[in-house]
Amino acid sequence: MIGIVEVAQLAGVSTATVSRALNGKAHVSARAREKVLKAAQELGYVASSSAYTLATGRSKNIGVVMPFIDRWFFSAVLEGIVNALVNRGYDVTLYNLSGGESHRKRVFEDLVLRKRVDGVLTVALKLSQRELKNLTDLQKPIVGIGGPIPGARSLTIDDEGAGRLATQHLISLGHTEIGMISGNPASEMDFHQPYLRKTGYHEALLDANLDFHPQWMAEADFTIAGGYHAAKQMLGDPRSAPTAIFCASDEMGFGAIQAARDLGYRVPQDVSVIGMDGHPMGMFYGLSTIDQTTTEQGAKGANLILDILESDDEKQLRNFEQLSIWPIDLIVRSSTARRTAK
Amino acid sequence: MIGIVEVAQLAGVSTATVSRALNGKAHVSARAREKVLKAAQELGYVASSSAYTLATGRSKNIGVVMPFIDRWFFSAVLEGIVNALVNRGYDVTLYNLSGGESHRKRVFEDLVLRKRVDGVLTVALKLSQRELKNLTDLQKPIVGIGGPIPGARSLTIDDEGAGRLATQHLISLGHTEIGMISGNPASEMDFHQPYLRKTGYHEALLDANLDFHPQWMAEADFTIAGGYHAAKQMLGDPRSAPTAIFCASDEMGFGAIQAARDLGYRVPQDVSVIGMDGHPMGMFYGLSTIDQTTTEQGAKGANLILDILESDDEKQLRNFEQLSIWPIDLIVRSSTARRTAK
DNA sequence: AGAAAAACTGTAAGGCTTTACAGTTTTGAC
DNA sequence: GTCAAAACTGTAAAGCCTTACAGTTTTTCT
Repeated sequence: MIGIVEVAQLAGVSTATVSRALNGKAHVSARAREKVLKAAQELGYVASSSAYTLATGRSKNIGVVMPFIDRWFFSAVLEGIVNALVNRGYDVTLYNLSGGESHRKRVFEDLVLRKRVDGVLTVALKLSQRELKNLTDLQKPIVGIGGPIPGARSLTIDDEGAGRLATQHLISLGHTEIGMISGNPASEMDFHQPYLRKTGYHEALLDANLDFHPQWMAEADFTIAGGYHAAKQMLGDPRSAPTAIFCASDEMGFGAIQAARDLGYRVPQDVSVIGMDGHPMGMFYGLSTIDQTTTEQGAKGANLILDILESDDEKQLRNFEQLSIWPIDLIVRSSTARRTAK
Repeated sequence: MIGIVEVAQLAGVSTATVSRALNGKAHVSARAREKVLKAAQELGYVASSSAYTLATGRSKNIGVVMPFIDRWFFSAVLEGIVNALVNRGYDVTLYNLSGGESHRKRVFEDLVLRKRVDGVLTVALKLSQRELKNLTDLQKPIVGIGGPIPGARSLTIDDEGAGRLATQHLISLGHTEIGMISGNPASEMDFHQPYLRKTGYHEALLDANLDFHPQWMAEADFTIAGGYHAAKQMLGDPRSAPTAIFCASDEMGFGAIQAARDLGYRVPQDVSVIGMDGHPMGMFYGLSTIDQTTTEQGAKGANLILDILESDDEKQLRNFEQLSIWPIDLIVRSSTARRTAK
């Protein structure tokens, strides 16, 4: 096992100088620095991260907590986070919450608390009072992506505005009977966007003085299958079938398009469908959508937390509530069109 | 800051006893253990992981290295890995390799080396000689999922057999002109499965004495778009269009089905398509496939590495080449059917 | 009851780094 | 050439835990 003393010996200096040289600190002569670098290189020395952490109190490690990993939105955010963090020399430790309540409790009470991380990034998560306290007690920065965390920094799109924009797009195409497929309230602890998007939808209808039919609102899983079944139900009833549907995610949108086709509707001639997220498959299926540049959003969140961490007055910044709004884009493709007479 | 001494004081025992009690070691009286547990609970004490690691040399942390995160296969494997590891009290530190060559080098030379992880899990990765040496020099267990790692343990499906099985399924339906859409060799360092699946396909054709037409083999990205374009090209030429296509991934399969439809083919009446992986959307699109139960495979790989880590003769087991074959299933849905006369 | 064995407990060393502080060398001005 | 200031370097403590070893108490056996 080769440690800092071996490097110091080979370089002919003290361990303090080795440490300073390797960490790029001041107060090291150019000659000493060079000797150290050479010795370290030669021995293949890399400082033990646990000793570093113990000595400095910093782990260069960010914890990321998300409810799912294998759904597109989350994996795309994660990709952005991981790349941004690694670029700045940080590791990411991943916690996911799909393993039930006890698992969730363990993550928050045990794992996150062991001084293992310098900060916590949550994705589309609604925390309980208690979980939030666990986190803030750490006295470490927290940034929430895709959903605000009270008392901490958050980076999120304007979900309500997004819902309104999507709905207004349909209204502007002449639609008056507009359905929405929204999130499932069963997973209340995980997301809060569904409600906001739904609110935006309602507001847009109100603003335009449009009727609202209870059958035009469905709740479903954020998956293709969820969107499919909800849309089939909604479009299947000839008495109340809407001429356009706003889906709270692109996956739901794919399902809705399929359901419409299976029922003999043409998209967009008979039914318009708009999704939300910016799923790469959307381009392929011609799905109009609200793009929220997911991966970039993850990267931005990661950089946000590192900026706090590396700022001089970290303490001031730490428990500071602040909401950053991430921009969205309406992308019009071939799944939405002007309403035609029935 | 409360540490082990505070707990020891409150419980009225020594720090050694606290440590033993909290780690579930022997040689602690029931009474002492109880006092310690109570005190720890009361103070909300959790041992500092860096001090633990420094003292024991174990980090309870597994590094996971994968080329992508936001593609379905990888996120599904990751989901399985993370859950299995957290269940057994381990953390996972995630490294991804999509950031270019220098990034890749950094991951292998720097990050992985800092005694930060107890073991490394690679997913669908082909390592260079040098990278492999970096890893084996660590003297820590390595397990490769979805592709064998020479000199280490691997858990992988029989890709060649899978390719053969998919092809044989098409042959058994009477098809004689069978195309394949395989992986792109540009990403040679990442995957090796494409070649094996292709080999299986060739073997099955040979065994059945079937002709092989160069136009029936295409290389594409492992994405919907990749499958779409390749299939459009292949099916578009009336002189050589096959009546069945085997795609090396389900995403490619979705694209191929779409391409066939866009060209006016009916699936499966005019063209059969079979994919590979077991993507959840496959059920939805009726895509026949070779299911490799991805998430379970990830969990199995995670448990494999922990078993090595926690076995008594870890050292013996460490650098031990061993290939475990993960079972696959042929799932026949509605995208494959008996060949009809042209 | 006494002795040997077993079970428990505490002290202190060790794991590897960073960094405050004190000590040394170099620089630069006069 | 001298002296103060600046720049550099080294020693040693601190960070927090685990665990070997030695010492103490309890149990068990006769």
